[in-house]
Amino acid sequence: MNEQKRKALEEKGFKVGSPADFLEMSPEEEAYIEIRLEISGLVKTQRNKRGWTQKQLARAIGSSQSRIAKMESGDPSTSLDLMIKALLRVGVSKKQIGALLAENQDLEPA
Amino acid sequence: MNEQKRKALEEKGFKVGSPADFLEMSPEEEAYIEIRLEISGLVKTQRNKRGWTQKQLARAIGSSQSRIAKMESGDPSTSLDLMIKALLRVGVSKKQIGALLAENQDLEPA
DNA sequence: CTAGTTGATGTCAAATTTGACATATTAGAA
DNA sequence: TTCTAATATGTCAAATTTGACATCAACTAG
Repeated sequence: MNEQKRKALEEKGFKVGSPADFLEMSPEEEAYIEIRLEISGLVKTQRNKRGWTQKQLARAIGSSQSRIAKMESGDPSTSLDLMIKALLRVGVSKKQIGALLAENQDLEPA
Repeated sequence: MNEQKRKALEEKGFKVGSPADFLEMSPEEEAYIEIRLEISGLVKTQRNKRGWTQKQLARAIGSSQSRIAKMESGDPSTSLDLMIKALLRVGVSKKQIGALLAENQDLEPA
């Protein structure tokens, strides 16, 4: 993991690595961040593909525009649970979510 | 009956396979519960496959035995975030997690 | 039988996540 | 430019999740 990425994550509030060696992240920590960022990015791309605004998606899941914005920016103050709810609401299936995690490729257009 | 209790009962109702519990649920709500339960179940099976106790897993992710128990029982008071952390810690890869969601099949033994 | 291990369940204060709101920034059109 | 919609950012009280702890049942070994 490079320094720039670490700073980006830490500035967003993620706790990265041990106090002694902040450059190192365990594979589990790294994978966890990766999963969150992939899900987060998928929300943004699929929402846009649908032509929905953040405001619309927010209303559809009983949330707020600012929360969606944070979610799509990878902000750690948003849970995976809420991200999954948003993804499903925007039309991405459980199967498609799995496909994204299994292989790092984009989904077909809706 | 409070909200948390109600959700707990609904999740466990699904677990034992009562179709009536789904009659008032949207497909998205259903898929969301399904995802949680699948992840939850995977934690339990993979932990056992490694021969880990709940206590061991708890220490490995800085949690507690009771939290792991709740997690594996599908209790809604445990987040997907914590479940994913547990899964990764017990040796399941991001790719494997995706595979589980994409298709409903068991993983290879470790 | 007793003692020890494992897991389940309930409680609770602390920590985190939440929607809501204000406001700033950006993008695009008139 | 000005106007407006869309998005980003910061704050905060309320709601939810958290680890810790106590306790219980089931089980096994001694």
